[in-house]
Amino acid sequence: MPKITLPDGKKLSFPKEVTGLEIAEKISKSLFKQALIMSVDGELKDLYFQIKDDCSVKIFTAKDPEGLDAIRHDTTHIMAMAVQELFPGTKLAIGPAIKDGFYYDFSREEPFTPNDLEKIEIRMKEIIEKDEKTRREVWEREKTKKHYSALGEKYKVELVDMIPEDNEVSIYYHGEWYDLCRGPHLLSTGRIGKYFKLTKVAGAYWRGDSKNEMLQRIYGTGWASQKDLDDYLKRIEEAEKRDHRKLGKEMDLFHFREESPGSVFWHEKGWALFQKLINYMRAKQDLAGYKEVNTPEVLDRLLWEKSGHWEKYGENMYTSETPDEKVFAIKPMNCPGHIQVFNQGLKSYRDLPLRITEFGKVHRYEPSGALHGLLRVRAFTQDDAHIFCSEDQITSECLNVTNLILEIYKDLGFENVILKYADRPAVRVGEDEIWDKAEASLLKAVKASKLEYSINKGEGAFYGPKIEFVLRDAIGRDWQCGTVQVDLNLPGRLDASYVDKDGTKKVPVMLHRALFGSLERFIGILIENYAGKFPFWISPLQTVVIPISEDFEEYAKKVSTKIREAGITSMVDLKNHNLNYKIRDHSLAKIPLLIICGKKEVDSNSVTIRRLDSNKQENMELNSFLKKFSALNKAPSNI
RNA sequence: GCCCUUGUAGCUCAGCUGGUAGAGCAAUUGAUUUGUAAUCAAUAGGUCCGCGGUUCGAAUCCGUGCGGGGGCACCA
Repeated sequence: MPKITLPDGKKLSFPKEVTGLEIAEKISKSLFKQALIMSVDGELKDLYFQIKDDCSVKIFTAKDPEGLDAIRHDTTHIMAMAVQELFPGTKLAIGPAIKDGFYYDFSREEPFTPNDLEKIEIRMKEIIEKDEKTRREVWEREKTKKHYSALGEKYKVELVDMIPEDNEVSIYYHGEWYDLCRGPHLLSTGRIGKYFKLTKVAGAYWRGDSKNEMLQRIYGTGWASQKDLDDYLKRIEEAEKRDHRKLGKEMDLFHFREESPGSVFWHEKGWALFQKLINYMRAKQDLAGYKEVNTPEVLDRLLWEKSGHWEKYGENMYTSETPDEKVFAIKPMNCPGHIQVFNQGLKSYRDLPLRITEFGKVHRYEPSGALHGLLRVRAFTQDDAHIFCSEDQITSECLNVTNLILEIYKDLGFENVILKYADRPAVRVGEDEIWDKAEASLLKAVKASKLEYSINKGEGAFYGPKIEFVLRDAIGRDWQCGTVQVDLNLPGRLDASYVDKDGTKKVPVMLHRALFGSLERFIGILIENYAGKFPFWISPLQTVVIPISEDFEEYAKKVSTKIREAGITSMVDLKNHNLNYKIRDHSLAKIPLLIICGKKEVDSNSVTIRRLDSNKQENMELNSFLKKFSALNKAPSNI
C-alpha cells in the first residue's frame, strides 16, 4: 500500500506496488504522455521501476534539466547502437550526457568520417521510429565481466570493475541492443524525439589520461524540441560571428603567421587598443599604490634553477645558448625578476606591503594543440605584480587586489564575476606546514570578499594556492582572467628578506597577482564580448571624418586634426566614393563615430555625427562636440 | 604532444572522376562630386603552404614536413 508524496505535497495512495508511469497517469493525461524519468526519494529511476514503499516521487519531463539529460543520455545510447550496427566490431567506452548534448567514446581502427556521421544519424532516426522498448536487467558481476571479455569489450570490463561493490550491475536494453549503464532511461526509443544532431568527431583519451589509448569520440547536441535545437544552432552561429580570430582579421587588429606560431603580430589598430588598456591600468595601479618596474626577458639558467622553475616548469621554457656557451632562459614568469628588484637595498617592515608591477612579456612553450588565437598563445604580456608583505597583511592585500580587479572589470563591461579557490597541487615546492598557512590566509580573503566562490581541488600553482577571477561575458560564457596567488616559497628560495620591528630578519610573503592575466587573451575576450563594437573610450579608431564631396576635404581635415588634438583618434576618408559607400564601409569596420562634413557644417562650423548602429543624425557645433566627447573619452569609473 | 580535419588572388570562396586556374569584394586607373549602409567602367593581380614521389602530364593521387580548425591531454 505505497503512499506517494508529490512535489506539491499532495499524497496519492495505491493498493499495491506501482510504477512511475502509473503515477504519472493518475496525475494527468499529459504528464503520462510526457513523462521521461522520475526520482524516488531523490534518486533517479526508470518510470517502470516498481515502488513498494511510501516515498516521495517527482516525475520529470523534457522541461526539467533531469528530463533533458535523460533524453541526451538515451540519444547517445542510440548513437552507440547505430554505430555498432553500421560498423560491426566497434567497441564501446563511455557515453554520457554533457552540457548541450552528449558524446560516446568508441574504439575502432578506421576513423569515422563526417560522411559516417550522416549515416549514423539516419540510422538513429530509424531506431527512434521503431520505438524500441527499453528494459533493465541486473547482471551478476563476474558473469558481466566474462560476457564482455568474450566480446572483446575491454573498456566495459574495466567499467564493471569501477562500479562500487554494493551497487547493482545493470544492463539496459533498447530492443535487442544493450549496454552496461547506470541508467535511468526512457521507456522506449520513441520518447527521445529527433531533435538532435551529430556535430563532430574528435580524439579523446580513455579515462582522460594521455598515457592511455586514444578513442574516437562522437559529439552530438540534443534537445527537447526542434525550436530548442534551432536556437542552439543559432547560438553557435552567433558565437562564431564574434570569434576574435575572424574579427581580428576583418578589423585589421592583428595576425598570426607560420614563422612564429602562437605569437601575435599586432597591427596599428590592435596595438592602439593594447596601449589604451595598459595606460588605463597604469593609472589605476598608480592610485592603488603599485610601483611599475621592468625586468630582463632573458635570465641565466642558474636563477631559474634556484627558483625551482627549471625543474618544475622547464618543459615549457624557451632556452637560449649564447656564443660563450652559457644557457639562458627566456622568462615564462616575472616573479624571479621582481624578487631581484626587491632584494636591492635593505628592506624594513615599514616598506611593506611593497607592490611591484610590470607589463612583462613572457614566453611559454605551450603544446601546439593548445594554441588558440589570442586566447592561448606562446608569447604574451602579463599585467603582473608581486606584493611583498608580512603574513598578517595577506588577507587585506588579497582583498585590495579583489577590489581593484572588480573595478577594472566593471569599467570594461564585465559586472558578473565569480571566484575559484585552488589549493595545493600534487607537483609542488615547499613544506606542507607552509602550505597550510598559505591556504588558510587566502581562503580567509576569499570569504571576506563575500563573492560567490567554488573550490578547485589540487589546481594551485606549484609555489602556492590561488584565487582565480572568472568573468561572464555578454553571451554567457565564462573566462578565467585575473588571479592572486599566495607564495611562501619563492622569496625564501631567492633569499628575500626584510628587517622586522624587533630587528630580526624575516622572509616576506609574496603575492602574485594579475588583473587581466594576459593582455593578449583579455583583448580576445573583449573582442568577443563586444562583438568588435568597443565602447568609445577604448575603441582603437574612434572617429572617421567623411567629407560629402571634394569641396569639403579641407574642412574635414581640419575637423580631424582638432579631434586628434583633443586626444581622440581620427582619420579622414578621402576615397573617391559616395557617402553611402563610406558609411557602410566604416559601419562594417565598427567605427563608433562617423563625422559627416558638407556645406551645412562648413557654414555653421559644426559637425554631423552618426553613431554606430544608429541612423540618427546629430548636428552640433564643433567646439561643443570636442568638449562632449573628450569628456566621454575615459573609463566609466573616471568620468 | 595525440586523434580527426584543412591549406587556391589582400579577403571570402569555386575548381566534377588528373589535361599547367576562376568569381565576388578589396586594389589600381578613368569617369562621376555625391547628405546617411555598396555609382559605373576598365586594368592588374596566383611558387594553387613547403619538399619528395606516381604519371606523358598533378591545385587535383600518394608520402612527408609546416601552419590553421575541432576535440583530448596540457593551462605552471
